[in-house]
Amino acid sequence: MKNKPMTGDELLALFEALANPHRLRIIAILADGKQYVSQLAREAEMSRPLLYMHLQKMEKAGIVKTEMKISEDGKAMKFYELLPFEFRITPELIREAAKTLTIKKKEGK
Amino acid sequence: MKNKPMTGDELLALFEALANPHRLRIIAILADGKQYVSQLAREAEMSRPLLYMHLQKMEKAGIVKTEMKISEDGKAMKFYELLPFEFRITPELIREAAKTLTIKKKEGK
DNA sequence: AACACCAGTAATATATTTATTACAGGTGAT
DNA sequence: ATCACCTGTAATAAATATATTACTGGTGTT
Repeated sequence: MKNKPMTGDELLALFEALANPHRLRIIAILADGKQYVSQLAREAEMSRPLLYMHLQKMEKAGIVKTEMKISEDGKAMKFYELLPFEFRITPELIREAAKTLTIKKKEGK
Repeated sequence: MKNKPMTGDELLALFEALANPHRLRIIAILADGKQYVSQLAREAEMSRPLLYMHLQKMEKAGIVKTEMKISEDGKAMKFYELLPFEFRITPELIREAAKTLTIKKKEGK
């Protein structure tokens, strides 16, 4: 399975999603398996609202996916799961992706 | 030559350096060869002070290096050059690097 | 001298990201 | 009813990143 080329904007969103220490730690936690939001907040030692903000940025970048589950005792639980990825980053790859950059910061947000 | 493992802080600095559309375009330009600051500013269509800010962030992340030259007609010129790199990014790699993250944002700046 | 290049930086303004606080509403158990 | 869990978000504050403006000073040429 070959790496299909990313657009500049996709590549940028990926880097933005990875450019934060808390998000790297979230990835580290999720690398051990999917987890629900409240538990993830405890493990990452941050508030749920803040965690949501980080997770949404990661979701937009396409490195995590989410899924609702109803636990045995009837509680709604939202699980986040890491999408397996393997990116190869080189100057040449960035040069190609840069051609499709729309540049402007934050639009569709 | 094998990829020596990066510390969490180094990896974070790398992602931060890549998480900006202008810096990706600067990389794209430098991928064609070293360039001096004023010319680079013209090609990237940005002011020199702004370009300096971006280049310094990239330099700290270790993806560019700089070198002063005296042109034939005696002018001092500062060239920036891309350091060849090839990074493989996977969840496992991030999990390992996250162990050495110092987390706090901006200290030694 | 005035011009066209070159490098460099300090001070400031603007925009964005990150973080917190304060909510609302659901389930099941005591 | 109260408690201990769960999800979710709006409003705001605080911290950083990005961008601009206004400078200083160098070279060689006209």
